[in-house]
Amino acid sequence: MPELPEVEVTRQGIDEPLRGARVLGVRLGKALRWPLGCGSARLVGATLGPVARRGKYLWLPLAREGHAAGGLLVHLGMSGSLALHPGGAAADSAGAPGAHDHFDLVTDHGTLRLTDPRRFGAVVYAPALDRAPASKLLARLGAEPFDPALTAAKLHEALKARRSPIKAVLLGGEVVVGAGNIYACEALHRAGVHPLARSDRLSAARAGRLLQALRATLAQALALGGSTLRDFSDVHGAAGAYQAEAAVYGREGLPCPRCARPVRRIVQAGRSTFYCAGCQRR
DNA sequence: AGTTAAACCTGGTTGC
DNA sequence: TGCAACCAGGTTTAAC
Repeated sequence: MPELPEVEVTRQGIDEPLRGARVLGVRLGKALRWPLGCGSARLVGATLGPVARRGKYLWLPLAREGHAAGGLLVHLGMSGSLALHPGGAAADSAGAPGAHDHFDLVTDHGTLRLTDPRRFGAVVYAPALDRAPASKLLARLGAEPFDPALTAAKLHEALKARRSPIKAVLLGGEVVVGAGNIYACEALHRAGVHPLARSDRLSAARAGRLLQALRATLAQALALGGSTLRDFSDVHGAAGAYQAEAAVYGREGLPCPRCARPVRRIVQAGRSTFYCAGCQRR
């Protein structure tokens, strides 16, 4: 599922409504990727602060009597989505959990519910963002794509240190976070860069174009509410609309919108890569 | 250091 | 209609 735009859409959907909410209880369904890492006593009675995002992770900070009291690190995996069921103090405003509802955070502002059929997602307690297990999960993450400190020159420099194909580098997230399979393909197409181009062989100009393309792609997806291939929806249950805008992703054999040559599909690192041999050069 | 594969899971689609 | 094979937004770990 969820790449940066979908995670950010989710963050924006829960941030305001949950600000200052008091945790009333926790419901756990089937195990997710990792155990929660704390008992409900650590969560109940705490209040939620502003929801942050790092890469594809959400951070829900908790406080007690005005003091930071750790937080929950949430990842949506491949098929996860969060829904917020408003309901005042009604603890069961979300209704009984369905087969794929694996985590409920019941608060006095409503119930935050994680639905994740494939259970690749995670909800993990950490005493702070820079403490385990959060620190370990975030340790290898690269730059935020919209961080102004990430300049074309900085990106170029980082890309020069990698010899992998550029698609693999984007997907890896150790240079720049946020692009998953859809947006990596789309950003490369927009930039005119071949997915098999070696990272360290991109010129400074092309690195700059790639950064611009990545930002434009992610921003457009964000504006459209993300992509919904099957599972994803925002916190109100609405689907994203970006998938209809995709130039290459999922369009094998269909004409490239720019040059009309058929979109090709190859496999890199076990993932499908879609590209146009006409307008993406090595 | 790189690339690849397998692992974690469920469900939808495709093809025989 | 049934069933097997394959595919899917991510990430971690192990192996060549």
